[in-house]
Amino acid sequence: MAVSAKTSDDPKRQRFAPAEREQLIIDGAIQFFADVGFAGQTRELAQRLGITQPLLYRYFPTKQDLIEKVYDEVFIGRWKTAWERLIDDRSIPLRDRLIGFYDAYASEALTYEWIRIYMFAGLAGEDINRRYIELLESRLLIPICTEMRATAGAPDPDQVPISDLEIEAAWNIHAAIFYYFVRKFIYRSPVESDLAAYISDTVDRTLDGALAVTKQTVT
Amino acid sequence: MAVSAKTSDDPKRQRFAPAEREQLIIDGAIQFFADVGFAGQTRELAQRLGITQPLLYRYFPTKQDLIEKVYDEVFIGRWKTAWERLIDDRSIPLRDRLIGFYDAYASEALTYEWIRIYMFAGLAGEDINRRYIELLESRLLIPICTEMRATAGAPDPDQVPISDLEIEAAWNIHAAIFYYFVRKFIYRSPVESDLAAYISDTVDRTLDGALAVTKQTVT
DNA sequence: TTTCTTATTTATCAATCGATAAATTAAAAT
DNA sequence: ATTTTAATTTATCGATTGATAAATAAGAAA
Repeated sequence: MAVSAKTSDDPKRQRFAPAEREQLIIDGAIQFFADVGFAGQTRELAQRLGITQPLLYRYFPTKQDLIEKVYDEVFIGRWKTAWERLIDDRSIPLRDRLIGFYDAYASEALTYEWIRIYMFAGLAGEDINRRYIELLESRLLIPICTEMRATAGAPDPDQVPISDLEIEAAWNIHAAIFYYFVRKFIYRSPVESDLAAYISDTVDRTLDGALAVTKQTVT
Repeated sequence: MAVSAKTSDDPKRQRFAPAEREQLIIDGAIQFFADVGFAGQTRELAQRLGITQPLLYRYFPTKQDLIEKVYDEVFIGRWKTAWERLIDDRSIPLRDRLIGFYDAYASEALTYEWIRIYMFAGLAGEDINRRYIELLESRLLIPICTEMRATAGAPDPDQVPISDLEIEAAWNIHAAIFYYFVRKFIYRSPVESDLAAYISDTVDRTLDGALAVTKQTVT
């Protein structure tokens, strides 16, 4: 046997520019907290990052400050306004717009980290979730309801306001997509492997029911 | 001012029979862990119960043992076989059977404690969730698919096995109900207040789409 | 090469947390 | 009334955890 006193994984201390190191920590924290939750220890996070635990406190005054940064990055940072334009594009059938949106939304937003951090935050009583739901209702569900009105030949929301029942119908579509990822990333239960097929099938199954509500509400 | 040395809430030490005390602890633990998660401290739980922390260890060797008991009580203990008979009763229209089932399931199973403990357990990587999902598929979703076959005049599962697509369609119904309670108890977001109306509307919206899958699959 | 800045580590504190042992006391047994 | 049992509390341990202060060293500046 040769050298090796300890299983040292400290080949040479590496220095980063503060902005770069901060980003490395945030990215690592997203992964880490998604895995173990916000009760995870700062020492274990530091170990994953290949740094020592006190270094975290050079960049974030408290653990809670780091958690806030994780929220910002994951929830605020991932919403794309391009998605909203997709929903409004009446040159495409509504069904196809919804499928296009959910394809994009699933691959860019509903990731492993997103779903789990979102659920951890909700259980911890953070208001991030309520705020996100408000965003979702105003930027996604109400536009969908508006487009369903147009598709169904029903009055514009300017004339007849969108009802709670119509919003709930739109939630049903969203819930069906969302729950797929809850099963996959939280329960780690086997799910349909062809995501694109699942999304288009689910939109087909749920859209007609929602459209029926639209027609029924405004008569 | 009069006496009162400390804010003592220890008017007189009260003794319970072991079985009774054990049940008090389990019930308190369900409430407590539902509120704060399994990272909650045993001292805080004891305080809520009006007992001292070491007394918990007289009844449960470790915190994990107490958690297991909570799982048993909440998940195993709340499933009613009567629900299964309800789904199979072909003297009633399938729509009404589903509404009846979800009325009962929502009020008896999908409570604040159930939803939150279920999600905490899932995030913690417990296999309780996977096992529960297996129970749900075999005891609820496959029977629902079977009844949809009968309703749609399609072949019995004995002749043409239930497809994954049909199961996914049944999941859509379930997801729509389940997500309502996630919004209510996890995000604490305002939801439709009339639960019975929500359930019947949701079944109406989602059942037709699922039935369309049934008809389509077996042609 | 030498100096200087500061990113990073080492060492450590104080509070928290699960768990154990011994002392106390409410209530049943005698 | 006295004794006995055991449910409950008091006291405490050892490990963990977020956070701080001082020492170290990588890399830029001179």
